[in-house]
Amino acid sequence: MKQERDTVSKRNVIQAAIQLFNTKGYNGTSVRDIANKAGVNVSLISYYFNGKKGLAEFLMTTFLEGYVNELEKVHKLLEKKSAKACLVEALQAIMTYQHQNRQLARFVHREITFDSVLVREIMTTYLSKEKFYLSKIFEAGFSRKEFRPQSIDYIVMQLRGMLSMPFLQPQYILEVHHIKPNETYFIERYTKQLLQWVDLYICGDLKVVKQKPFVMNG
Amino acid sequence: MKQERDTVSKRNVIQAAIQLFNTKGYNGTSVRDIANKAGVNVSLISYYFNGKKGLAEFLMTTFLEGYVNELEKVHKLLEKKSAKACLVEALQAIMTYQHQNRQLARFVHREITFDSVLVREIMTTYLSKEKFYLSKIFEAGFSRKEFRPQSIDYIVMQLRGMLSMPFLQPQYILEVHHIKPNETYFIERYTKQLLQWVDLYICGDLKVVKQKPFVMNG
Amino acid sequence: MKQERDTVSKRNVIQAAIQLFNTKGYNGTSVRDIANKAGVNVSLISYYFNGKKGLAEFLMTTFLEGYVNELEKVHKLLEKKSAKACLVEALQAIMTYQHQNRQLARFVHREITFDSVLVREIMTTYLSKEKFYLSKIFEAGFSRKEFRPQSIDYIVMQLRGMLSMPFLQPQYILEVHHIKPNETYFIERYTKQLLQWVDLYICGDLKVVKQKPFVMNG
Amino acid sequence: MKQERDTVSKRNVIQAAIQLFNTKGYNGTSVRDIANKAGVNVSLISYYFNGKKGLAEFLMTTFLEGYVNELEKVHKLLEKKSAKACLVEALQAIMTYQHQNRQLARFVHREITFDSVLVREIMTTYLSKEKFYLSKIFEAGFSRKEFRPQSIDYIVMQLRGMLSMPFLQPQYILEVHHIKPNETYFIERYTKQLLQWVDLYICGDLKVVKQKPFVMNG
DNA sequence: TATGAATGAGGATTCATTCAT
DNA sequence: GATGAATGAATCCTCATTCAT
Repeated sequence: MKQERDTVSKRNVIQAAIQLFNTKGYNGTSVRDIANKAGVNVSLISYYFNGKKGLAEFLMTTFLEGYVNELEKVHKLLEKKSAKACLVEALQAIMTYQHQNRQLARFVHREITFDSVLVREIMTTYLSKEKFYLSKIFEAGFSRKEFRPQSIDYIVMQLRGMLSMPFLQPQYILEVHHIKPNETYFIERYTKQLLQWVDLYICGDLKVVKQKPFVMNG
Repeated sequence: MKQERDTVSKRNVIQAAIQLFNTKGYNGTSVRDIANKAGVNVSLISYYFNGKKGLAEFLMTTFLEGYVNELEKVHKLLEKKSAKACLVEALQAIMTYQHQNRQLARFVHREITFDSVLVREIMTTYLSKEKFYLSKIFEAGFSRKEFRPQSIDYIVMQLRGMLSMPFLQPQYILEVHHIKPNETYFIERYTKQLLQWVDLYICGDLKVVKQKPFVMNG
Repeated sequence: MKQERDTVSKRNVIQAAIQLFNTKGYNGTSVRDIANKAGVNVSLISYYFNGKKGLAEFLMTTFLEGYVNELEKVHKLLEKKSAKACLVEALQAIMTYQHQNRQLARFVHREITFDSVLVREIMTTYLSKEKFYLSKIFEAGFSRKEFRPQSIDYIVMQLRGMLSMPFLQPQYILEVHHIKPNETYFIERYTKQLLQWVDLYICGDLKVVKQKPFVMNG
Repeated sequence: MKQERDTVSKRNVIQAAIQLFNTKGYNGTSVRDIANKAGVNVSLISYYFNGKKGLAEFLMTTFLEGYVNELEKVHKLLEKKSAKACLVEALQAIMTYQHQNRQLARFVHREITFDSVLVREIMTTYLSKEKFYLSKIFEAGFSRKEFRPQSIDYIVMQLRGMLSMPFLQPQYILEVHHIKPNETYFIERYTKQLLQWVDLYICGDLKVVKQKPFVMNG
């Protein structure tokens, strides 16, 4: 029952941790930083989350569970909708979810680039599911002749690079391209780009590509 | 002349640092770790590089200078070759360079996702150049009617996501897709994918796309 | 309220620091030395005082606040008593205060001979007050015709040299003069000397010097 | 013969050490600081002076030998001149010598306030001599009825406080009294003050004090 | 003389965690 | 739930010195 209780302090800790992990990373953030930002006693972090590591794990799994949950929901639509419609919906769902959890997203995507047992576990638990659901969509697209045939693995990798980029490198977008990565407009515009990619790259080169390109928000 | 000296110890430190920064990140690596791995006295790190931070900066700038240098070389070809040929060559050069400096690449790409003054400096110094050279190629492609018109900023972002992905997330590739990301084959295959992207997404939708797709190494 | 807490450990740290700073100076004393002498964990020093520097500042300002406070009290008597009586009382108060805080006195007097921003701040904060209160006494002495006219600046300097000497150079007194500088007798005797100086040097050469010389403790 | 050689490097080291020891003290100065300031290789300091400690000892003894030498010269005049004249000359000689070696003076006076074996040695070697020569002058003054009878120990202490003060606390003089302690004028003026002290305090209270006060430089 | 690489000890500080309250 | 004192390990860095050249 313990972890069900949701006090103000606990919420504050979570918020503070998200922000600090986001900008400074797990190793760059101290529990005292978090406690101070949360206006809370240091030892509470151990009390609530079983230490700094526990806190980070909690945040990562929370984020990733929501993430794969989005994919799962889309996956269920495969029976009713076209593969392309599902893929489009998947991309939109992922982008929206990540946008809503921007800070966590950056933290998780970055932390996943380390070599550690925790990361390995996350890989086999969550990212395998991600690959599974995406694969299902692509497989449907191939068998229904909606998608241009190609390697699922490589297309998923490429997609993953594109999907994580805006959340992993917001400062790059801001400093180099002078675009505000947190604004809804940016996400919509970037998503539109992805949908064009679906049109031209995933479905492209097929005679049947006669459906007019999908455009988010009209 | 002083800082040009290149002793065995210094080289060992560099190698050890690259490996450790690669897997554990800057904050996750201690100078003791590095010194031990290099078989060298801890204080030599400060002696050579002005501290851990100096070492990291040295590695990052070394990598990035090589990186933008590759792009600069390709950029010079714009006068002789087609924009598409240049873009293809740029992607190949970047992938090859990163592959040859895999460990540094992961370190730099990851470290760039933090918020810090150093990162900001790197942004304005190196990544702006990256954007500049890529922009020149795209602009040429647009004006020569080789590329499908679109926003340079967004296409560069998308491209950057795809280019950094294999080096930033090798463990993902290995654990989830069961592909060895360090093998030359993988890089060639992934690059091939990128060139298809050039064909279909960058040049696509143009009637004139009659040149058969470029395939690396035959 | 937080910094008002006064635990045993904190008191022990303060005592140990006073003794070590006294004999070995700030730079000559390590936090480990202090912690060991205090029987306390090293990190507590940073915990309580924000590091070694903070500890030193705390000690210095504590001492100096008491110091100027003594002078302020005497300064208030100027309305009721003669300037000479006040000067005498000031010297006695300063000598007594320093005697009671011998170890701190040596530390502070010594540390003040360095060039640093901290020292400059102390100068403008505390020693300016010292000069101010002493000046007021001397000015009163001059206008009331009690003191032989002379430069206040130079007399204050000379006085400062005499007042700090016994605390700054106890080992000199012990080794060269074979007098124990910590004994009350020494301070009384030295103070008596100072009062004679007041008689002969400050008030001297005036026809009106008919009050018989003040003698401490009878 | 080694220490007789006087290369440019060695002189540079000495000058750099004097300046740094003066402002930052022995413990606050690193051999690398000295070497850098001297524009010389670090290891030369060990080579020349047998380490940092040797360098400091060299500087201190050099200064103190000159110091007691000044006193010795005055002491020899006791046979020809009056005690008061000798005392006056002694004070002037000490002040002049210290002024000419201001930076060393501050360093030595400060370093002498520590508890260490080196300091103890210096006490018994040099400061005992100082006391000896001063005592001889005072004894002469007493027996010749020139000086008001009093304790030699205490008067020497008081004198020492006054003599060291301007060199030990130059920053105090500058910051609090806004007088430049390095200017010749200051030393002359301060010395004048000391001579008045001789007049009024040492010789004072004697009917015979009819010689008009000595004034340096006219 | 002079150099600079290299060392090992020690510097202060920060860290995550624990524990009694 | 919440506090803050306390700990011990680990952080990075600086130190004076040595040594082969």
